[in-house]
Amino acid sequence: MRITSAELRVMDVLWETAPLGAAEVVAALKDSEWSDRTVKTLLARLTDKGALAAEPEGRRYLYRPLIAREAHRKDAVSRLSERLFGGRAAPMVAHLADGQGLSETDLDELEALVRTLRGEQDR
Amino acid sequence: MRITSAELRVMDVLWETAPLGAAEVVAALKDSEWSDRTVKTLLARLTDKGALAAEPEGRRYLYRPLIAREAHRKDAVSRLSERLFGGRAAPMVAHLADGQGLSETDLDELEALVRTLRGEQDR
DNA sequence: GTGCTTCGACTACGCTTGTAGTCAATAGGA
DNA sequence: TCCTATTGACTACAAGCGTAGTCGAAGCAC
Repeated sequence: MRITSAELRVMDVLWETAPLGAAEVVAALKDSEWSDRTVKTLLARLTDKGALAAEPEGRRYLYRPLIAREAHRKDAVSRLSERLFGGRAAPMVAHLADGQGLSETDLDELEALVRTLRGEQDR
Repeated sequence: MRITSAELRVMDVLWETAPLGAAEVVAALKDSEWSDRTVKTLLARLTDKGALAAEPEGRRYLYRPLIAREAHRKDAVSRLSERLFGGRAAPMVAHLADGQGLSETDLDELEALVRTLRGEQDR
């Protein structure tokens, strides 16, 4: 299931706080310059796709994500990695590094990550 | 400049070998199930966008990439990382790892990469 | 030299995406 | 009780995209 970039902003709101009514999602996106109609359309499309559940509450719906943020991230990352690098991770990281300069903290995290992964592999 | 996924397959051919005439690109993509018309359209669109140069050679054109594969990769990766992770690299790598299991070699490369980056930072 | 093949140019067309408008029902306030 | 504001449903519409068809020119086979 592909989530477009406009849709992603809506999902981001609901991944932060859920469930929310449409009006609250609109409010959370008020600096987006989108009309409330636009946000409603996105909510409807996401519901159609099965990315959101809409449960009636009074005369409105409460929206709640059906797919996890992490699942979506993983999906998007591996799709890109597949498309661009045939699924190899390392060259992808190299680009990240090159692109925006990893902080000291990032490097620490990466190193820790590598260690963890090696550990798992030895198991 | 955004390169769509169909277009990317054409670019991939020309990143491997360039310049090529349309017929050769079509041949290289013969297992793609695309009609030659489709490939020609993609070549035309890419030329329009400025991603390819088309220089006349006899009664046909020779196509050649105007943007580097690496530049495109970097662009695509950092766009995704921006959209999904606010530009943080480490969580992205974690997803790669989680997604498809990095090989021993990948881990070696990653480790080497981290060392290189630290080196650069100290300079 | 006349017809077939091949080339690029132009056109098509349905689906997705971003962005939003209209409309009927309904809840809530005067 | 009637008006208004809000809600979701439906509709719109242009640009981008995937996929491909038509057409006229030009080279090649014979």
